Amino acid sequence: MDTGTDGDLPRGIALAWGVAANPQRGPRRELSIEGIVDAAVSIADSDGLSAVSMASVANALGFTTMSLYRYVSAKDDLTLLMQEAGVGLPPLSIGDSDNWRDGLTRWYRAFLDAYRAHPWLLDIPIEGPPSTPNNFAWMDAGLAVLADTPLDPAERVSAVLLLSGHSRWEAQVARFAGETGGTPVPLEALAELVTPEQFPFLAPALASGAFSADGVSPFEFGFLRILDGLEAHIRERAAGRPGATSKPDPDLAFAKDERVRNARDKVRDAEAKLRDLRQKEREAVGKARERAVKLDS
Amino acid sequence: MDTGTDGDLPRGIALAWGVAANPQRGPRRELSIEGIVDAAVSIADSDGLSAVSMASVANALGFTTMSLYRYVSAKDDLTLLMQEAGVGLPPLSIGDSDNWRDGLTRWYRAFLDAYRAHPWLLDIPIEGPPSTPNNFAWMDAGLAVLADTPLDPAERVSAVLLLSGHSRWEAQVARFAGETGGTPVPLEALAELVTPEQFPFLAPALASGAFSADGVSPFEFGFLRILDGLEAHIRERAAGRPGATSKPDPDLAFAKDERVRNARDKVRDAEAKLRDLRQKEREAVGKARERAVKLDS
DNA sequence: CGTTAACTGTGTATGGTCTACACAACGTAT
DNA sequence: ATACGTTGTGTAGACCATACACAGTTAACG
Repeated sequence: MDTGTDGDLPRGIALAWGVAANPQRGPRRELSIEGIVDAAVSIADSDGLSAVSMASVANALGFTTMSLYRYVSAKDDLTLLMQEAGVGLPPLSIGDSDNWRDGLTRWYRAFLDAYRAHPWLLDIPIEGPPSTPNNFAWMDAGLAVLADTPLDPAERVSAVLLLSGHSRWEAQVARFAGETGGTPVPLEALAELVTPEQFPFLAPALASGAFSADGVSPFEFGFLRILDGLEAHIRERAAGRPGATSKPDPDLAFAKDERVRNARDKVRDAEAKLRDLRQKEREAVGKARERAVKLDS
Repeated sequence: MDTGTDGDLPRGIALAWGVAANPQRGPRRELSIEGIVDAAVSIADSDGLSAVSMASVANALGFTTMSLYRYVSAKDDLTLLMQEAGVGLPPLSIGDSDNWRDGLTRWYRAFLDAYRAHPWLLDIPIEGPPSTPNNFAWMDAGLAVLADTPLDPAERVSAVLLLSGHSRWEAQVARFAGETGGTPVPLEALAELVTPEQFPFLAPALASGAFSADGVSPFEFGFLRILDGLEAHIRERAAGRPGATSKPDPDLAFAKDERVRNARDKVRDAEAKLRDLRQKEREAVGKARERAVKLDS
């Protein structure tokens, strides 16, 4: 919440980076952007993104709907900040891997975890590559894994993008696959619709149970193919230009530094605690309002 | 529009398959589901999915909002049918390829084309694997390409799923990358935010221009890696079980049959013509209503 | 043929969404 | 001390999906 320069950034993005211009005069602010986003995330966690409305968020905080607009220029801003809060920071454990295959696997699983923790992330429409700190941190973590690799910068970015896409795809589809594993729609009812005449290749596949998850999950399969493809390319590159490994300035590669880890851990703990406190505060506000309503009536 | 059995399918899906129960009594219907979906698609094509409301669709057809609910149980049904109409059928040219790599490339590009033709497809939230004819036809076409391959059925399905995911991802991200090629947000403004201290790997990549599309597009890269990964796996499978190629009943693999092609082509032409006619009809309705309004006032 | 029951398109109404705008209270800069 | 920007609030408008009651239309059944 620095009183930074607004710049020409969209309001939402400026907020995400903490460089939004802050007011000097006027009454003390009773709300905060963090608190608002936190309440919104909390609602989305329990009741889904559709339950997040300006009214519901304001209500959870015990303020009026319009008060939120003093902090957020439109609901889109709030959504953007929710996304940022929802993805969070990549776990540092990604850096513990000592080969890129393992590293990317950790990265991938961590990304999936984020979607599992906040499924509503998938309901936020994509409006372009998110240019916010946490999202950049994920990209950074992915690039770090590939740092020792003979890929050139653009290829590394492409590789991370590829993986993040597949991760989102898995989360998206798996979300509705349910416990049945395969198609969520009455498979029996479809059986007579999917005739071998109309679907010569799909019908036998359906009959053979290719859609009922027995062995490797379809996404695990895809993920492994992607890794294989990257590996083939990396080998090729390595053969082509053996010493082409262009690492960033080693001085800057301090992500594994223990003090950094500790600092980040502390930050994370503090955040968790804060979140918890805000939750309790909201509950308190809610009960207070209930009592007030009872007294009124 | 057969008077088929409703079954226990969700209304929208039954409609998509043309097996929704049709009424026997009552006044002649003045609208049709096809007409409604067509109008909705037309609106989405020109003004985006957000411009599609029950009111706007009804208005385009010259009827009241509520009349649509005699054909569609909820807006979700309409959205589902729009998706089905939007993806359409895969082009038969996919079958012209004589090796799977080429075939998947055609399949992929065709899928991308569908997204390019109807970008609003990306705005439709995914609510599970779409169990509708056209979507199944795409899966079928993908499986057909892999028919001569030593992959087992589940692996083929996984491969197609993998590709469709990447295709959607590319369409999704590329949609907002705009003509600048890279990040859509002021790159210069971000330059001072993305410090090498905070983003040791991303910052140099940004500076090196890894995000400004020079060479191969990031998605082309990803696509090629996927193909490479599949190729490696296929080779492995081929070595492991040489004769394991399990094709479906060859009698059923008639998709390349010329008569089928012709028939499908005709259907396609007729559809196009119909669409055109409906468009004109709508325009006429619109003008008529304008005139009526003028007369009233 | 007459009656009945189902179905049509319509009009009205409800509860929800986001947000523009005017207001009085407040606090800092001048 | 005054002026001005900012605060949270209340009201209101423009949309949205859709539940429900209505009169007119058609096919099925006796």
